[in-house]
Amino acid sequence: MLKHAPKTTSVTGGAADVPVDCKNCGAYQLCMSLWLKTGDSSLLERVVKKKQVFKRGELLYHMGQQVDYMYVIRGGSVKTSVSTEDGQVQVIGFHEEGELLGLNAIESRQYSCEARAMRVTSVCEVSMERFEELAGRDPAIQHEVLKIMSAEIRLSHELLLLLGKHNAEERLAIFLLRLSQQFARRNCSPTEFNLSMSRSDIGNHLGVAEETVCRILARFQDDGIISSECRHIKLNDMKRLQQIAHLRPIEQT
Amino acid sequence: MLKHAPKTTSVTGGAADVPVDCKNCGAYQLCMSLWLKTGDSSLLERVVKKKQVFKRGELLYHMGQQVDYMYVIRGGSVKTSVSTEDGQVQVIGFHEEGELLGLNAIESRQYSCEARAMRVTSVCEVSMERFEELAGRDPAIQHEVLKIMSAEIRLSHELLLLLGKHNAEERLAIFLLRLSQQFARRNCSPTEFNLSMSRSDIGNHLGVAEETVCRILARFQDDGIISSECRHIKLNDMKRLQQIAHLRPIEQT
DNA sequence: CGAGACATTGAGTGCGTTCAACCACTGTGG
DNA sequence: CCACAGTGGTTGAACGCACTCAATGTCTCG
Repeated sequence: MLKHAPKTTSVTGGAADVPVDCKNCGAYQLCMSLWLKTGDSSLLERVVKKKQVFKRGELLYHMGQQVDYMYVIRGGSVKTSVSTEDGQVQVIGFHEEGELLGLNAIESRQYSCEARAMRVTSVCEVSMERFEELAGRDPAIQHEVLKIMSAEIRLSHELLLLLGKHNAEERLAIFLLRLSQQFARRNCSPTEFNLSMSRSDIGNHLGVAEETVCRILARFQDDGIISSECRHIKLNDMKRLQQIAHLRPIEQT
Repeated sequence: MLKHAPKTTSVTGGAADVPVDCKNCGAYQLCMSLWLKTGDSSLLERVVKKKQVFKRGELLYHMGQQVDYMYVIRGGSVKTSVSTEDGQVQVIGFHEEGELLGLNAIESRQYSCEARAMRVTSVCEVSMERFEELAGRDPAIQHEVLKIMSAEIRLSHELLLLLGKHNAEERLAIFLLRLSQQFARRNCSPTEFNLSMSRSDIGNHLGVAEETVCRILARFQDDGIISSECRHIKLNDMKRLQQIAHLRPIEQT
């Protein structure tokens, strides 16, 4: 029952050493607008330095570090987090292939959070300096930046609502449903997938103890709502999961 | 001991009907860059429709509403919040004179949160349409927008850390210290001020019950750390407050 | 004056925590 | 090859923080 999954690359996870198709990349529009505006195909090469690889546990960047690059995840998984002076850490997001990191602090010139690879992860490093030169001249790129930052704010707000107004069970249900949507968006199965993050990371992200994550997942499994074996998750009853996620726990505001 | 403060306008709070000096406005740079670039003083008048007034409890805008205006607070207090479909509300920020609201959703064309006046509040309404026309031509304005959105993201991250990793006592201490800084920035006393929000709003914002807010403030008062009479707060011992706020409650990550 | 919002305080409870032990599996070094 | 330490996951027991429920007081507003 407690068999740990072998370390071979999972089917749904996507191998880190297989470069993703640019057309399916989350930054495709951004990259193409660089390309098309200039008509100079070598420009993309100069701005985008490809194939930087980070091993499991390595930092892409840390809080306060000067912003030199932004990163597009080609394959792998990254978690972002903020921390207090005394070392408390809050995981604010999990990121998979196609996502763009490092733009949320574009104004302050310092990364406002840290990013760490959860497994072997390959990225496109994009020179921030060059990028900003282009962005200054091209409103379309500016607009892409706004789009990304808006999305970041929206996500933060969702997480705030989760941390402030939901109990542990609801948090887990919401988390699973969001993961499901995320996988669906990447054309993976929305009901069966492999988690790229540990129980500890999930607990930290959701503001509950690691043990509580285990217990609640076990309860969901006992109730037949999900099947969970280590990092392999199968959602059997989306409807009940949604009920748990949305049911008001306290009636009044 | 439970005397409620009379409803006369407080000294530190600033009367809502007295327009703030534009030079001290948080959006001064933004407004001036509109002004100076064009050299047309009537332009500002056309973009900024002045002196819209909202009464206590009135909505400036709600979630999902189409973005037509952004708002600069001239005087008064506003709370912003997000909510779930089933009516759960999470207050994400309190805003005073000089602050700019409504830019966090510039990309999606829909406000991503709601804004509600906590007392009589006068604002400058800024036409979003006109504003974007100008922003499209002027990189300096674009940069101001990025600056504001970056600040929004930074604030969200701070609140996430607070909700995810601190107990009720720490939350209150952190909240009071942040308020203190905020007042200092507006050239008001950092150790004695009037709260513009209710205990209920504070509790909601910090993710604790209203009663817990009362109890902890009472405890702080018993310990001589603060003096609290209704909405009038005096910080007597900033050092101990900072100890409470930063002291690690759990040692390991 | 009564209704309602806001604030305070007490009593009791429960959810999620901490502490602890244990299992399964991985990687390293003798 | 096996022993060992280390990581990640699971489960049980007990505690305590913050919650809910309830009552009461103070002030505002219509």
